[in-house]
Amino acid sequence: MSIHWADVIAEKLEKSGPHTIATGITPSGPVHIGNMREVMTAEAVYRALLDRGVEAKLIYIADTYDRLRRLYPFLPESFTEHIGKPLSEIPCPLGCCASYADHFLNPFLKSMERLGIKPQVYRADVLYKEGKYNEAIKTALRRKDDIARILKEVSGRDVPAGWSPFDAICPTCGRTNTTHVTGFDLEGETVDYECSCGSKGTVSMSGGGKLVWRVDWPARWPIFNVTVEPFGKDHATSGGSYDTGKRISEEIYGYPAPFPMVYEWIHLKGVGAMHSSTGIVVTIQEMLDVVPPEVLRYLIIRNKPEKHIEFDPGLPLLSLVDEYDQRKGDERAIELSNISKSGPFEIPFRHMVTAVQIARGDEDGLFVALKRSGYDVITRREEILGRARNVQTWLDKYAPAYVKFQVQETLPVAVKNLTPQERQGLGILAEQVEEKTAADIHELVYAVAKEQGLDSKKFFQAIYLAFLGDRQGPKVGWFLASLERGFVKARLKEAATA
RNA sequence: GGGCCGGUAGCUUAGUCAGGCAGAGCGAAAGGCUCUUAACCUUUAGGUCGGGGGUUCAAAUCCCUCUCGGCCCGCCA
Repeated sequence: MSIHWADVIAEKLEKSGPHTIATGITPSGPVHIGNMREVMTAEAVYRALLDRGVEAKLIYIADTYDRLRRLYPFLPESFTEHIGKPLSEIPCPLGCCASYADHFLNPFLKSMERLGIKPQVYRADVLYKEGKYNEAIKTALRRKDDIARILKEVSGRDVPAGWSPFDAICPTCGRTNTTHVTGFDLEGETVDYECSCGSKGTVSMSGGGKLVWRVDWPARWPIFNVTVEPFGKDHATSGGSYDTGKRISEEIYGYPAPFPMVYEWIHLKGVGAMHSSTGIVVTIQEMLDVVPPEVLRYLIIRNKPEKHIEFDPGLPLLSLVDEYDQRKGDERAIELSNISKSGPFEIPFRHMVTAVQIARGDEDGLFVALKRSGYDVITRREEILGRARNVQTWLDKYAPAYVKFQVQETLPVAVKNLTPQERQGLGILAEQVEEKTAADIHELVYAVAKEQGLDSKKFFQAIYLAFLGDRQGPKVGWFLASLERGFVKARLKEAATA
C-alpha cells in the first residue's frame, strides 16, 4: 500500500503547522491546464493537511502588477505600445474586461470555482496600491547592496550599476522597464525616478512601482506567513529564483523560506509543453468543456508533481474518465479529486459517446436513449447534461473519426449490395428485436447469423450499413437498444426487402 | 558550460527519502456465451526495474559512472 504524495508532504509538515500554502500565477495570457497544476498541487496538500487536523490556509496571489514583457502571438500589433506596463493598467485586448489582467484572470478564477478550489484570492496591484508591500520595499531599498551581493553569489549574475530592487512606474508613459530609480525617501515612502521618455519625479511606494520578481517573491512570504510554496521547475534551477529567494528571505527579511514543492510541466500530446507566451495552450475552460472537473483534478492529482504529464485529449481521455468513474485508479487520488457528494457517475463515458450521437443534440432524445439502455435519468439530470456537453465537444474537437457515426434518416443505398442471406437475416432480426434488452439483442445477432449460416463479421457490417451507412459502429446490442424500437424494426424490414 | 527532473510490463504508472518476495490500472489473450464488434464478470500472460561497476547476507531503492528523454540557467507554471 503506497502513501499518496500529498499525504507524504502533509506528514512532513504536520508538526510545524499552522500552514499557509501560497500559489500565484501571472495572468499575462490564457491560463492553461499547466497553470492549473500549480493550484491543484497546492490544493491537494491543503486537503491532506486538513484531513490530518492541521490548521491550514490556501491563498492565491494573482500577479496582476507584473509588466507585459513582449507582444505575445495572440495580441494585436497595437499592443506594442503597452509593453512594459503593469498588466492591471493595460486595457483588455478584446474590450470585454476592466483590464488586460482581468481578461485572463477572470476565466481562471471561474475555472477554479468549477474545480472546487477555493483559495483566498489577492491581486498584486491591489496589494501594492494599498501599501501592503511598503515595509518590504523599504527594507529592500535600504539593503539593496546586500541583495545585489546575494544575487551575485547565488546566480552569478552581476546587477547593473545603479540597480534598484524596486521598479518605478513612470506616471507619464506608464512603463516600468524604462525608468531608473535615482533615490528614495524612507520616511515619506517615495521613490525618485527618471524615465527614458523624458519624465522624472517622485512616485509613492504605494502603487508607484513594484519590486523586481526575485525580491517580490520572498517579500510576500513574511507578509502572508507563507510556509508552503509550490512552483514550476523553472524557478527550481540552481541559482534560480527559489535559491535567491530563500537567501533574501532569510538574510534580508529574517523569515524562513517556505517548504518548496517543485512541479513538472504538462505536455500536450504531439505538440509539446504549453506556454502562454507561445500560444501553445489548452485553456482550462477548453479542458472543462471536454473533461468533467473531478477528472481534470484526477489527471493532476494522480501524478506526482515531479513527473511530467503527457496529456492526450484523444482516445486516452476516455480511459482516464472511465478510470476515475469506475474507481479503478489510486484510491486516495480519487478521494482527493472528488468534489461532489453524489458518488460515482454510473453511465460509462463510452456509452455516452453513443447516446449523444444518437440524440444529435436533442436533450429529451438523449434521456430517452439512455433510459432505453436502462440507466437512471431522473436523479442526476444536470450531471448527465454536463457530461453530454463534454462528449459533444470531445466529438467535435478531439475524437478520432472511427468513433463518430450518424444514424441515417433514410435507408442507405449501399444496402443494395447486401447478399440475399444477409437481407434475410436482417428480416429475422426485425421480427425478433421486439422487447429484448441490449444484451439479448446482442445475443440475437449472433444467433441469427449462425442460423442463416452467415459470417458474424459480415452480418455486423450489414447492420451497421443499414443504420449508419458504415461498416462499423458501437457495440451492436447496446446501440440498437438505444434507438427507438419501432424505428429499428422498420429500418431492418426496409433493408431486408430493399 | 552549469543545474534540475524523469527512465520500472505494449501504454500510464506505484514502490526509491528510511535496502528485505517488483504491485496496480489500461491494453492484449482465454473463458463466461457454438459469438473479434466500443458495456459487463472471471482468469492468464506479459519485467535484464535505461546500461555498467561498487557497497551489502540482501539493491529498483545507497555510492560511482555512462546513457537516453524532458526542461531550466534575463522573464515564464
